Amino acid sequence: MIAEVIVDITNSTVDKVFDYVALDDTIVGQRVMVPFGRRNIQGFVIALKQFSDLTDDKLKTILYAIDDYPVILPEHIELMHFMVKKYHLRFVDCLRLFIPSELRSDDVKPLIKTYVYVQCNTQEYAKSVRKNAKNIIALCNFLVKGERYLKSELTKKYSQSAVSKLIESGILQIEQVQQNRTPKSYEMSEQKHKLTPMQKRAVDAILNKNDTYLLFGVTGSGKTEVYMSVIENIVNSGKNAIMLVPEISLTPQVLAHFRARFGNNVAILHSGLSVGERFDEWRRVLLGEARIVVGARSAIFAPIQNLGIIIIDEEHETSYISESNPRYNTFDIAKFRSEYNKCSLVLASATPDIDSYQKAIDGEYKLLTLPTRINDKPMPKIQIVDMLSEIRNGNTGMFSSALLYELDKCIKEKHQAMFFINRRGYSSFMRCTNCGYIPKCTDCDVTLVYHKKENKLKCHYCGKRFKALTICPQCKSTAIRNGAIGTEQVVAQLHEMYPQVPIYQMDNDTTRTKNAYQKILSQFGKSKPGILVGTQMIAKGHDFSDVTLVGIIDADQSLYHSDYKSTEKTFELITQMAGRAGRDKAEGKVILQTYAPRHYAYRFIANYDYKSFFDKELSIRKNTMFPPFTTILRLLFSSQSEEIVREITKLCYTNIKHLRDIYLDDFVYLDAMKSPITKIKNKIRYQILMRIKHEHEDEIIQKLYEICDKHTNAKVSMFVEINPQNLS
DNA sequence: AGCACGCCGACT
DNA sequence: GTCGGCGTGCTC
Repeated sequence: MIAEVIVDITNSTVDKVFDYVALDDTIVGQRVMVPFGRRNIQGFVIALKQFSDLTDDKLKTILYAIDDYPVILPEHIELMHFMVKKYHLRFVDCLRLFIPSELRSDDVKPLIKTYVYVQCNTQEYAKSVRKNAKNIIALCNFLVKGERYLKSELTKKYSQSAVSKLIESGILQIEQVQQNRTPKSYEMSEQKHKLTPMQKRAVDAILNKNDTYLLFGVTGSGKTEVYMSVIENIVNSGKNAIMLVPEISLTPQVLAHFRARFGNNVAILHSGLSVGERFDEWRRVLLGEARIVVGARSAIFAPIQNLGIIIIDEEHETSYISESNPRYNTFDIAKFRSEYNKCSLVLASATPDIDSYQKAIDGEYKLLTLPTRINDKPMPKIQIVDMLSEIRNGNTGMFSSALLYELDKCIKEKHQAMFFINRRGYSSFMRCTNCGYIPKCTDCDVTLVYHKKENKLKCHYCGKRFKALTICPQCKSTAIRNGAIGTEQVVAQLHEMYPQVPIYQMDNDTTRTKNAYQKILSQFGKSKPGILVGTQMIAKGHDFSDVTLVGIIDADQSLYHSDYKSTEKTFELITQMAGRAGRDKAEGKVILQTYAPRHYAYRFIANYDYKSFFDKELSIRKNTMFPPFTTILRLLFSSQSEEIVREITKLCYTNIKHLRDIYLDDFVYLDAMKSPITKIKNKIRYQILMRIKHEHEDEIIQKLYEICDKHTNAKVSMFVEINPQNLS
């Protein structure tokens, strides 16, 4: 037999199928060691066949199998081919996504725990040792016949030598057990709620017919209970489930809920796990020990067989789109897997992506709605405050009088408040007010971000740090100022106003360390009164029952981003933020501060009117020919040498222009230019941007790939982005 | 990715 | 004379 092997090297020139003579027991999906050039390399068997096109003298033989079981499922090999074709990816990059990285690096070993157990009377033995052997005597007194102990715990308490002495003397017997490292979660008793008629209808619909569903449910409408009920039914019918949530909302509480309901049937997959935990959870899924996978984006690749349902919670979240290395869209993968397994796919959100809602209207997805909150509590009232009129009335501070009034009331009543700022750091950038100079990164050509705590300027793309500006290098002026409002600034001012009230800051800087995020949330949860100031990350996650005030300090910041999705994102963010207030008995209030109070986004947000917002936004997209009416494509070329990138980009561009002449009606936009970030890690970046209509989309994309393959070379790296989230 | 082959500059 | 620079090419 001949095995088709993909070698485990990330390089375009070797990313192709290599034929090897298979061993007798070689299986598809197995990892094997193969001779490659003059060294040995790891590879993946992706197919077996009878004959090779190559002559025998060219063929080499597989050396040995690395694992005795296949690590890639047949479904995933098909998925790999699908991804390679759709996204112009490398085979290896896909395969690497399917297995935990620790498996490849080979530095993960099964966790072996050593237990010792006692077979005889230890008291007798204690008498036979020297009187001054205190540890041994104490240990003997502690041990009970027939019991089993963890060896490491005994050595910690009674010293290494005492334990080994007892083992040597045959008092203690050793037993080694392989153990799964299971991620910790809280203990929680099962809470099973009776489904409301609305929830029941949704559950029944999903179970009734295999289809793609968009579950549109307002915050607090009990979507989670729908997921649980659906999964329970699926598992009872003998099939398995994947449920995806955004990384940020993958809290221990969510896991606890699932553990309480489904016990060890649940495997958790996300980036916060230790290498050992991740490997063991992955293996439990592969071996069928865990039948429900709960995880972040990459959990869509979990090696689970016989899928009965895929659920994607908060489907509008951009984190479902991979923006680096293997670029993929989780929905495409989910769609592929649901079709392969002939099962339902559920996308759920309180603020669906415009594109998803459009698909639901077109009938491509079946729309299910949960229009009311489960406890029938009204959504908190949103008050729009015009900051320009505040200034006219003499208030030039960052808090409006309405917000100050509500905050005071909230603090006095010992409730909690959340302040939302849409930017990280103290202020975004430094600027010379004399000549307009703005410091940029020398490697990446992006504006540097000023961080007050360290008094440093940082590049958010490469992490390089620079001294804060005091004198303008261009005009020697000392008139340096900071830009917009940041979290730290708000915290500082709040602290001045309420020195006795605990104030917590949550943004990318204060949540660097592993558990900081959870810690801040739990501390805030206990502080009454208390104020939490933060960026987008406070908009999701926890339910705080005592939050009665939500302040949106500068709502416009995300509105005027140079991005066609900025209005949609603003709507999502503020709706979600508003949902944090008044979750329990006390009424909630939202103060939205803006310099554009009449903007349509705010008008619809204030009434929680998603449908009208959708209609308005869609008509704008139609006029401007942006998604969902077109697809944005970006081809990015980069190289050390500007001359070479320019030449290659130009060559591809010329060819694409010829392509456009054939598909004239499909191209809405086409241009080539320097990338907005012209340099990253000393590589010059050029791009070709286009927007194309859907009709011949797949065809055109394949032709684009062909053009690029033909004209790029080893000196330039090229990748393709479909509907990129940002164009930097 | 790695590793060999191959063709031009400054050194024991 | 040769040691070594890294450009180019190949790996079933």
